[in-house]
Amino acid sequence: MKRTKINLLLKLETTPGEVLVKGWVRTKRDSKKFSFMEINDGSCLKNIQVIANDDLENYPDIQTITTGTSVSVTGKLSASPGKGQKWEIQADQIEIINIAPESYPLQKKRHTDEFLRTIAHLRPRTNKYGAAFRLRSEMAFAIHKFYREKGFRYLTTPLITGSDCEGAGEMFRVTSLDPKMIEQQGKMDFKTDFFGRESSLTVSGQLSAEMFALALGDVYTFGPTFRAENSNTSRHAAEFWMLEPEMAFCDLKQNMDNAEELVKTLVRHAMDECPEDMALFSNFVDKSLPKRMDILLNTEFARVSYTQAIDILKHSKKTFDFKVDYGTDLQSEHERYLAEQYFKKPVFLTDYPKQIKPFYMRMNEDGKTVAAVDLLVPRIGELIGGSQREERLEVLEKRMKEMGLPMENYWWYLDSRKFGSVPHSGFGMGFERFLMMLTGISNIRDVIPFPRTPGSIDF
RNA sequence: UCCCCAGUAGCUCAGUUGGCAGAGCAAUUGGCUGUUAACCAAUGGGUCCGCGGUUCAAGUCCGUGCUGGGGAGCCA
Repeated sequence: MKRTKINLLLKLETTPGEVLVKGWVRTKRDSKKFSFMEINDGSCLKNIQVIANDDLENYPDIQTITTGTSVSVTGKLSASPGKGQKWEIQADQIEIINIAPESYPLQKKRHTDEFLRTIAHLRPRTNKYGAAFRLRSEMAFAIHKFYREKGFRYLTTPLITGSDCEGAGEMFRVTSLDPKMIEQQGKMDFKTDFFGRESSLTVSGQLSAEMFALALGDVYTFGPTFRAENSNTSRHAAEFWMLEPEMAFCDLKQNMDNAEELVKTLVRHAMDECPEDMALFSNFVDKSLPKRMDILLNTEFARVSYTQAIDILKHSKKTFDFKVDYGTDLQSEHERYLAEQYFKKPVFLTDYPKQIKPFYMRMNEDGKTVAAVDLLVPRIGELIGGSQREERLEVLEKRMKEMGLPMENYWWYLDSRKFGSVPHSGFGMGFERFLMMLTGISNIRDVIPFPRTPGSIDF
């Protein structure tokens, strides 16, 4: 008999009679002559209820089943008299695949997120994390769908890189040098290393993606990135996934249009395709989720320049821990104020002073600011960072010299400005931060299957 | 790196002028009406994070270390 997943079973309008399901027991309730078992196979949030009568051959074994035990069940799919459920299975046969003993840490009741992080290998079996990672999968698909439909090409950029996307954070080194040799020599000689020079895990695929945008037009890269920042917050991880579209013949405004459309499309997709999982987050994680989704879908994101933002902050009459001055980078408290108290919705901040942004961002006509953009979202912080790139060779070179960058390392990058360069733009969006926004989950570690953070690399 | 909070049964938590530690869930056993963390009863379960100190006596007070969580900086 062919196995049917529970999500498909629950969609049936009429019973096919005999069915086969396999999954994990969520709970068992015994009476004198029979038992109820809730089985979940991960395909959806809901369980299927199985009734086992004491005339089953292995009923004494069935009575030893505990939460977590894996089973295979054949039986008749019947309309259920129980409330809140359409179908149940009257079991003909229950095979115990593997008993979960007393040491199985998950119970029927809820557990704290802190505890579940210590058993990250089992937490997908809970309702909350089952929902979180199903949704993660669906959103990854939705990103590909969005860009596919817009004619973008998916580009897989290197994870091991010799290039430094300047200003994008600390890098993890990649080396095959023997640690013992390093210790003996007291230093690392990169000429003898695998790549013949220093190499690292990538902090961004952007520079590579620009090369392809200037050939294929519109591309996106979507994959893991790595930052060796000692950031101990609920918003940071050392390994995280980033979406980075790059668009030829595109200015900053069109860049923002794409970003805003992307976010709205993804939110709509989640609500349309994952209503049960989204309802769980709304009911049990974040009561304000419906209202937040409404704002994301039905309001235009605010767009203000850095200079305007400084003005707003200075006139706010709030006392901040960090002084608000033109030319300085905004701090968390400033960004929070703008997104959460002033605009109360996502806000694009543009046109930052050139000295606080990297070399590749396009210089504005005023000579003081660059065509940069950050999208600040309430509770999340910076969800998206991007810019229009500098397409003028002389300006780019001048900027790199000002910043004291080694030009010879970027020869291939500068080549792209010599031969048919065009205005182009792009941005990076943290996938996990997007998921936090979508679910209301407040810690990035809980939207990553096996998170990597400072001091922590279990599983 | 800095600031704050915490660590007691497998899990979630009580334990206050210091006096040899409890509850719920889980587990085991028994019972039971189609239940939804079923319900009822019984039983077992503890280096009170580690190491020092104060005291006749420390889960409780003091010091130090470790681990976890929240915040700041760094930053997608």
